[in-house]
Amino acid sequence: MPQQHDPAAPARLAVSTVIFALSPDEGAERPSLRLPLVRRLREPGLGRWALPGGWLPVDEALEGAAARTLAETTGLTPKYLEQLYTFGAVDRSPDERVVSVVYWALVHSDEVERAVSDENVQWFDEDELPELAFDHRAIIDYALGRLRTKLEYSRIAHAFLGETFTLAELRAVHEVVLRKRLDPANFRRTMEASGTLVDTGERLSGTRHRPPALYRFDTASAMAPAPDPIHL
Amino acid sequence: MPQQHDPAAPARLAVSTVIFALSPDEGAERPSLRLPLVRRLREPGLGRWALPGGWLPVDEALEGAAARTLAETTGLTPKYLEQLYTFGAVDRSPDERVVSVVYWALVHSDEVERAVSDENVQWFDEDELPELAFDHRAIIDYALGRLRTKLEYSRIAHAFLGETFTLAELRAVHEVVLRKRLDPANFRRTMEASGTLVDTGERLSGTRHRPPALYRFDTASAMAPAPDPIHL
DNA sequence: CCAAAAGTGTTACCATTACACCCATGA
DNA sequence: TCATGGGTGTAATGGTAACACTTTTGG
Repeated sequence: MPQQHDPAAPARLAVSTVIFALSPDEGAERPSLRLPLVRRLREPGLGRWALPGGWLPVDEALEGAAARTLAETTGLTPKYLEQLYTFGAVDRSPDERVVSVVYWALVHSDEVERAVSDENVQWFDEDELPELAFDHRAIIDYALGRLRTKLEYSRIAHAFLGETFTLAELRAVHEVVLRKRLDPANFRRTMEASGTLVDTGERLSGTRHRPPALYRFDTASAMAPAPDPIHL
Repeated sequence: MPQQHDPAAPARLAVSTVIFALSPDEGAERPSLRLPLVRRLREPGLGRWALPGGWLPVDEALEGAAARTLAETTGLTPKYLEQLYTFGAVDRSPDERVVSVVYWALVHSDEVERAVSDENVQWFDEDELPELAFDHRAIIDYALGRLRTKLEYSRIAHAFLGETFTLAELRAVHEVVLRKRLDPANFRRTMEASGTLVDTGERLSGTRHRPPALYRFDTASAMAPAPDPIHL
């Protein structure tokens, strides 16, 4: 008898994570936004792709559970991890009431190559997602929206990059995430005005044109506004 | 043995709501931001004030549970209800692991007088909060931050007001929530430019000065951007 | 007529945009 | 020397802020 819940049984609590990374740009291609999914090995939704996650252990913090399942499935450590939303519609999973606290994470491109990828864990392009289990497709879409919104008023783009980076690399992150071209001149000025960039004095050579300056993320100014959720 | 969790017992799921309203401005005083709290009638935290809420029934939607407990404790129907954050630190409640999905709600001033208020349910001024149970003080502070942020890029101020309102009333909402004075001339233009106001053609008489125009919230334009979380 | 708030006009300022142009390097 | 992005200059635009001013009511 599906959609029927045992009134004595409480809702079960799960934690899942939407993980974003940029594909390392092999060749001259534009990098794309990618995310890892795991294949479900049991019912319900057996064989379908789903977000990494699991049941919440009684003695583990929510964010801790998100970070752990992320590490277990992908082998990665996120540079950014934040709670996204809690999904709890009564019928989102058959047979059983499941409430999922969903996090979203950013990992930087260099790490993606090191990431686990086998027949049960695969990275998918943002616009080549397979059919997903439960309501996970809606969750991903919601996370994408949040990523795009937050990129414009926050510094999260840095989480996709390494220690130092050029302005073109930073701009590429914005362009891929926002899905639109940005004026290099204006982008530069906007970033410089934000006060979050530090010129390392070094330059990146090996390009076939003028060597671009390498910047670092200003960790001091990063702490200033603290617009993020508290993590209890 | 406090702070010790039974590994066999799962975390329990609660839903709570931070409810905001503006005090009806009796006399010439400036209205203030108020919220109802309930007195805890059992341990833990017996006697302390806490957010309205309760355990999540297995067959009730998260938002439904928030709306229900809100109605049960205050007798009010919210004009606005949105998920705030899920709090789940391991030690936020003694003896037992509790994860709380917290919502926040706005109700309009006219209704506050109708609201329940007895020895176990009381409205408190934003800056005269009593000592609270659990981490509820931190939750309220977080909700206040969200309210202030969202007021500036959204239309939620209308949720505090009745069907029609003057620009001065709308401005008063902003001033109380944001805790700062706003230029009446510029506020008017900003609101008119937003395209969310409809002049009803009527005017409010009975004041000791020029009668102000009455406006209505444009419900059509309200639906346009849909920046809100999906409610699964 | 006066007080008080409604409502209008004007100017300055600041961030964003579009786009022209020069610079430095590898090939 | 040329192609290619790096990097600078500049003028137009549009929204916000400050504040002077006019209007309309009740008392």
